[in-house]
Amino acid sequence: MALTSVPVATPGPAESAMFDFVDAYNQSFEAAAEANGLSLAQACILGRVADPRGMGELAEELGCDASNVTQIVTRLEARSLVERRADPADRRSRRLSRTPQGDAAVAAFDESFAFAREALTRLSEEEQGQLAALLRKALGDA
Amino acid sequence: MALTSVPVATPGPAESAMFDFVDAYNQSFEAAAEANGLSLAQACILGRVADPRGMGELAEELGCDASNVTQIVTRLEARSLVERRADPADRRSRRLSRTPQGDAAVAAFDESFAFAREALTRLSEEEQGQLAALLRKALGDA
DNA sequence: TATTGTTATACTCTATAACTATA
DNA sequence: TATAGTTATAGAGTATAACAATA
Repeated sequence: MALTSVPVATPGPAESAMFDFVDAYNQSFEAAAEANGLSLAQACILGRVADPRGMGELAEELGCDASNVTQIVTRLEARSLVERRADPADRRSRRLSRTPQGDAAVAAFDESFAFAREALTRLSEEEQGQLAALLRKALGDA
Repeated sequence: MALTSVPVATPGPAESAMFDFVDAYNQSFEAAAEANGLSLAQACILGRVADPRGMGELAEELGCDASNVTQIVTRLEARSLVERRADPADRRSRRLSRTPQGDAAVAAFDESFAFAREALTRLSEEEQGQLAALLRKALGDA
């Protein structure tokens, strides 16, 4: 259920393109996760622990409850994709990091994530620059 | 957990803009659903029954199992946002449609979906046309 | 007393398999 | 026999509340 578009009654061409683009991204992300035996939530967390992170820090970044992260990490750890290690500076805290198997899973995911690999290759260097500028402006970034 | 980005080790400016754009869209969609007491899946289905639809047709479009749709629709129907009606042409089939309350919920959702409303307003007419063309090209559409 | 993280619980999403009613 | 949809079931995501350990 990665499809989130069609929220507007009568979309114009720019809106339709935007919805279709986001849908294609989301569908490809979900397919890449499934192809590698990961749920969406597992793929999200696995992709964010390239460097060791605290659990609560992750929960805040993902906008979900800490207890949620605990459960997903427990499943990832049971499959030896991540590991919890004590933080010597604060014994309440635990740092989450990927195992070598976790690194391999992320590499396989990236390989499956066709949209991220291919979408920009259809544009010239100049067009990529134009697209980036337009997206940033639409986002309201400086 | 709408955040799906950061799949590439060293993203360039165009990739970063693309990821950030999709993230902003997904986060806004999720926030709009939550603000109106809807789950993501409920919002997806509710948004797709502007006209009566068959259940299996919806499942195929959403890329999920028919039994999944049955359950989500059961919850939407319990809240009087949609209704199932018999199809006179084929008594096995049931057409799903929104109630007036469902229409109101969709209107409230659209109002909350800030990103879809605001992103394009930051671009001129000409820029919107450029963006649509670039997104279509990146998608590989004709 | 405040903070980090876990556990217990309940509800939702999701798919598979078995089923009912109709074609 | 095939199709539309449901029911039963099990695993995963999600948040709230209560808790343990540490600061």
